[in-house]
Amino acid sequence: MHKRFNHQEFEKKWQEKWSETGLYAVGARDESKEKEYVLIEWPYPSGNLHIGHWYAFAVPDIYVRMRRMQGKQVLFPMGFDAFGLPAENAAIKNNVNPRDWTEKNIDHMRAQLASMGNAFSWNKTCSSTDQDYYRWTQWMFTKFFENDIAYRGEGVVNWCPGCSTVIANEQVQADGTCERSGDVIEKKKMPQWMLRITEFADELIDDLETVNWAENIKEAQRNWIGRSSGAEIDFKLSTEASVTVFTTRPDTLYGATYLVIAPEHDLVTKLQSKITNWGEVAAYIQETKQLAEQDRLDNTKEKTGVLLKGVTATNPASGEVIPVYIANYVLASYGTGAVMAVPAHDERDYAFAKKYDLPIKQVMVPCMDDPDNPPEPQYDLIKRDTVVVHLRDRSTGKYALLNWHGPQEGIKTAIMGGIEEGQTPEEAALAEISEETAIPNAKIVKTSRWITAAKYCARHKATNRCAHTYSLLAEVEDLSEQGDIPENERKLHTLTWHEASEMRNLITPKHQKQIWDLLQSDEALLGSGYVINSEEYDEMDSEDAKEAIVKKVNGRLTNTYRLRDWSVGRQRYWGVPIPIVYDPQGNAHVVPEEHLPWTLPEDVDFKPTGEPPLAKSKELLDRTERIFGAGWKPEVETMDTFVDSSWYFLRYIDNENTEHFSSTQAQKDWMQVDTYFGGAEHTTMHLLYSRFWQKALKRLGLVEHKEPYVSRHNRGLILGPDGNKMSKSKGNVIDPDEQVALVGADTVKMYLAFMGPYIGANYPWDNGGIAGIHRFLERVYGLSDHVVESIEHNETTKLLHKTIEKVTRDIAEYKFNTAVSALMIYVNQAEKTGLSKDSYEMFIRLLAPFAPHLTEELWYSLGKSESVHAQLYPVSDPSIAADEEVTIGVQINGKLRGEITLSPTAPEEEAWELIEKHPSLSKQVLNQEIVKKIYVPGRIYNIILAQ
RNA sequence: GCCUCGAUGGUGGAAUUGGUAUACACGUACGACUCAAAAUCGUAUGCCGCAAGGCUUGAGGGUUCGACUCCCUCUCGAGGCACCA
Repeated sequence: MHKRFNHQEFEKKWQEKWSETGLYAVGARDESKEKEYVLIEWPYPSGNLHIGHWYAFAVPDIYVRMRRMQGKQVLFPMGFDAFGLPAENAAIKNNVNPRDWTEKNIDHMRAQLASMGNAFSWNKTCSSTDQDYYRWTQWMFTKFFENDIAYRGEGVVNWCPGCSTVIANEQVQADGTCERSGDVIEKKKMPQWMLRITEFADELIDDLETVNWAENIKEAQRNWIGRSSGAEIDFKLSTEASVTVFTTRPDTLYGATYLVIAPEHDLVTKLQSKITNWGEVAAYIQETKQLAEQDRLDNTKEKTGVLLKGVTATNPASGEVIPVYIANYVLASYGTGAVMAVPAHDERDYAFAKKYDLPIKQVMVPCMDDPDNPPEPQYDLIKRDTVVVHLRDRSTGKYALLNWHGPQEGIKTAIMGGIEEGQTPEEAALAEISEETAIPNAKIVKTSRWITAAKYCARHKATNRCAHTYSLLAEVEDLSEQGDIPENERKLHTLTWHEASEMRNLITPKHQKQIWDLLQSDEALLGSGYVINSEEYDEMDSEDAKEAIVKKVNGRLTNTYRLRDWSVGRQRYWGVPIPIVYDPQGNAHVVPEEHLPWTLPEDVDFKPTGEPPLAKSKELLDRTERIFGAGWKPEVETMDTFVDSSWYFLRYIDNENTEHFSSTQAQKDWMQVDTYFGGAEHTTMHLLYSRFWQKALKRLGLVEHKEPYVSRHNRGLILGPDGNKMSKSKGNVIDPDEQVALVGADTVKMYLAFMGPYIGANYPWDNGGIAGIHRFLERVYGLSDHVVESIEHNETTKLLHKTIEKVTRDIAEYKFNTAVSALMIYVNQAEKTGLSKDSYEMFIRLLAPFAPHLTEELWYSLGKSESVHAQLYPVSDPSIAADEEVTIGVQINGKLRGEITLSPTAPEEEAWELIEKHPSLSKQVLNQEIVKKIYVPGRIYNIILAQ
């Protein structure tokens, strides 16, 4: 019979007790303990906690509780990201003040969070709407303004008619609609408050190497920033003006046979008087505008353009006079908004040139000579994380050597190798091979030729992902293994893929083909081509030619980025007022520190009229004039809410500091964030913005670390029981409050933990599944009935220690599902065999992070006087957990035929004896011709019989 | 189109990272208890087969004594990027 428990009787009781005693409050830094800063994304107080919040908060709580019980000082704060549009919209709708609405929601959500029973460090909380908080948001903005990180820019912005505000590029969806309202975004030119995130683009990419995040999250950040390196080159126009182009291929400058400018480029209108076919041009500009608005995703769209008659340009390298076009395939927003077209070496330029019958001039040849018959790679030699292939160019005798980092990176990391001076190939080869491949007695049978030529691939060097600048390919044999085999029978040891299977990125025929194609393509020329038809640069390697040609024409080597500066102003009410005032001449000045917080005025009608709500505040204007003088005007924009969440982790750690946003000492004590759990939807924007914020503060010497988060983990989504995303319209929403009332917080939390691995995947809610967890906790509640006075069964003790080991390891790896499963297995057995009182107590402690209320109840019912959560986490005794005997499978010709039980360290003879004695196995094995016996102690015995 | 993940029973998932595939849970069936139902307990449960046995990790191939795991090709799904010069 199950022993029922009534969660309502004790969950609330313990929550109150924990709160009263401050069990989870984190005080001053205790240097005797290791610190750990666990961060979860602070919620927007929308009014109601949903099941996704539970998944986001309650499951990491398991991790936090275990770390605390292991003796770490763990900071696990919680707060509210409370500025933003929903409050304002709700306020407009219900005719209330956004502050009241927000505060009411926060109160409600705090109560809901209390019912979760999490071990939050509530004494370290903050909310972005507190004056104590936004005062510092403003202060940082003033520092950024003073140091030219924040600036008043003028630019084309995304105007959302629905929200009556400007929104960031990042908040515009792929279909050109607003992330929040769904309205179609219009481009509008207006003055804008901007943050120079692009100036930090390189750091934002490069410092990813210093953090311990999953590769896919890093890659998303890199893609978002979208760095490409190249050069800016000026082309003189016949009108005396000049136009700057950005190119990644300055080495092909001699091949630039025409120029293309984006239709929306400023220069085009400036040239209006010189353009003789202006009517045609103007019509085309209008046409592309509409096209771009209509469907920006259509890349099968034909490349069209219009010649600017009356205007020509001069190729600064060759001196040739070339035509100038505007064309839809060039975007004003990327690079300089103008390109030099090299149709011989660029796909799009080529298509365009063909269409308009423009000259195509080849200025580069690949170092390979026979595209239809790619040579076999000579040999492949596998290094750690690196595969090397080389191909020979028969015409020049050069070798191209490629360090291959797997499919995604390899294609871009063509690299030429060189030889160190004073080294013979054989010497270097031996060193390389024995170092990199761990073949101790390698002997060179045949070496490839060494590669001279280019030092690096520019793109490759820019990302700095490869440490190897030279390499050798060789066929080697392993003398230590094959010493006894006659020479003519020796198998050459070429490091087969199988042997290197622990290395993930291996070269394959497909990759070889890709490399070949790469070498044939324009891209390949970056690393391995040489220049022709380029006067004094002929025969020069393209890498060298890049620098030389840029220098000749006074170009600038530079990077360009997809990322654009962060536009932070919003024409909205419910946000942090931008702490800027304008003097009568219209110059911007920061609001000095003594006037911060520059409070959000209360006397404002915030209904949207297109005019910023703060412009209607008499109080704000009066305040400005009173402090700064007559004729001064306040800035009336508020900040994007992504600003608020860009530094909250710094405020948590020193939330009561009135002198500083976060003291150096607090940062020394707690930064960086060790573990940051969050949703995949914040992989690009929030993570990038907050990393930028930290870097900007670091540049001003205000923080210690250049990166805020050591590790980041994206959790998945909880779907409705029907497998769809939960939504009211689908009627598949699971209300956590209802579930808690029904089965209790412990059950809900443990069920969420049990659904699957925490990192990555999405799981549908299953009402049957949660019932199973509830049954399990009821059995735990009744487990005390199985406590025996006599000595406990050995196997049960052993299982407990194995369980401790597994649970501890799994929690540390966020595999809460298998940890729960291990706990279940233990209870199943303990119920059958009984368990000792000591084991029972250990188990309660082991379970405590998963079911904090129930275990607390059980713990105190044992007569304890101190919380179970203040106890040490049980530690497994390896000598008890170790198996004296294991059952292993016996395979014959690879098929499982039986089992034997023996010590995991038993010698092979012992295992063989057991097989000989085995009733069915012996029949199959004895009197057969045995080719080979493979015995892996503790794992498997495989016998190969002659066929 | 490119990039990044994925695909294991009726369902969620597990598999010591190359060593007995399907742990744990749900669901289902049968049995016990009950007048009955629920709850609970017990047994069974990948597929085919009475059985012996055979088959099985999206499909096909490869490496290996041995592959869910490594390699290749293909199919499907999720997410990201996209006229980026």
